[in-house]
Amino acid sequence: MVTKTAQKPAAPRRDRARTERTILDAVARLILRDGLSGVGINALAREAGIDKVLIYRYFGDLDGVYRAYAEHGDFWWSVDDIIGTEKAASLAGALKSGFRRHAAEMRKRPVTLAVIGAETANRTPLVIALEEVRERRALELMDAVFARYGAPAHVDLPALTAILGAAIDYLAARARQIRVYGGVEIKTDKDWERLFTTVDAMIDGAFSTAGKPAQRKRKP
Amino acid sequence: MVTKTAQKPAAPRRDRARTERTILDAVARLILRDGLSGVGINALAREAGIDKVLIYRYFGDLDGVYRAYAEHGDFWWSVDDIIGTEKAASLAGALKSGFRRHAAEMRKRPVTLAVIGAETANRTPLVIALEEVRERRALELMDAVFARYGAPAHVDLPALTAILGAAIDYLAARARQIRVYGGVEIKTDKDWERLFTTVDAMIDGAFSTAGKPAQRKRKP
DNA sequence: GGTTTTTGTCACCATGTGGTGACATATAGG
DNA sequence: CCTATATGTCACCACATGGTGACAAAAACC
Repeated sequence: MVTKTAQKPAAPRRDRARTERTILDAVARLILRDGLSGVGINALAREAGIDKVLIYRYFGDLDGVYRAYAEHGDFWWSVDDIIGTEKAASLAGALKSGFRRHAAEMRKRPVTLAVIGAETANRTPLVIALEEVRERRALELMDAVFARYGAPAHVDLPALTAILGAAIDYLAARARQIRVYGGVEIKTDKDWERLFTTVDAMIDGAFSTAGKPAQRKRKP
Repeated sequence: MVTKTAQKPAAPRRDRARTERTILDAVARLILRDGLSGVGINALAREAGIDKVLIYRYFGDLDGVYRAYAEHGDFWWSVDDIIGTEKAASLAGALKSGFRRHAAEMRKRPVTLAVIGAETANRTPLVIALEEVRERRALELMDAVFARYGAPAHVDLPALTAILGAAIDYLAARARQIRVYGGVEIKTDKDWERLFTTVDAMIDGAFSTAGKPAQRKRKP
């Protein structure tokens, strides 16, 4: 736990809290520049401009650094930011604005995007924290939606949110490195608005088509 | 270029083609076990049980190894495998079966999944090759679809395939390490059939809802 | 004031990495 | 058969990595 001393004694040369912040800032910079796999003890100490033995002393471990960084507020966002307080006209409408907000929050956080992109390769506490927050968010979202709008008629809501959420997370993470995915631009806000137009259509469609059997294929 | 000698002279101790195959096999094993970032010259030579200088001599470089491996047939699949030869009853039907086939081909290839999962972190020729094949496939898919079914009415087909393709790729890659995503299981064939049921609904819906303005929101 | 703890600096270790040169010998060419 | 090339083995280099112990000085404590 970081003991945040409220007093600021000018410019103290020996300040643990200060160097801890320096280290965590360097973590963010390093993740952005070299990716999550580029964060090592030596590289981190070099980037922070401090001796690596301090990292061991204060955080014990690289995982300890990750854990400390994960508690930093700007790494993720609250569920309320996504769900919102005002009630939408319909469940479909709530989903549509929810996905938009989710994407916006993600695209604001390059470090988080970098971690998502590296989650398959590096299984650090940062990655685990992100996975946990995702699962927790999914559960809370389902609860909130059911409470406000009731269970949807014939729509598999968890599957739908998983698919669209996966697409958004993946595309947002990839957008840091590639300009186009499957022939579709994914860089600018305009590009994303195009994507969300299609997402809207899919959501609307899934809810409207659900009742009527557009395909009379059940079980062969 | 690998000179594949058709003759098999018993068990030759000095056979370049043979050791090249040994190296490429070791690449696959190493990617599966330690991920794409685990492939280094030393580790590769150790895994293959040969001297690392041979890797330099035969492939020049790690990237050369990747390039050679990318040409190996089983790393990806042809566009025809996805599009199929028989004409579906509708464009929506063709898309639905196309996505299913795509997912099936992906889930058959753990090495490809591992590369996809690492594509954000490591930008090796393998990753670039995958990206190229994806873009090329997207283009060919659009051409083939337009030629057979004509341009869809009011559906942004590139955006739709990009979104669903991204979701499938990402979930397939993640399934190698996590069991559940957003509260939805993504391991077994049954899990994927559930996902595809929702994908079907979204596709059907996007095509049926496209014409009628379910939301009278155009530009505020 | 003097003592103890904390913060920071430095040197060092074993190990792993990418990369190169020298050498032996098996194979192929004449 | 003799020679030249191809294949494989070995030793070595500089450097980076994760990790530890020893030590100086600044703060905090009494």
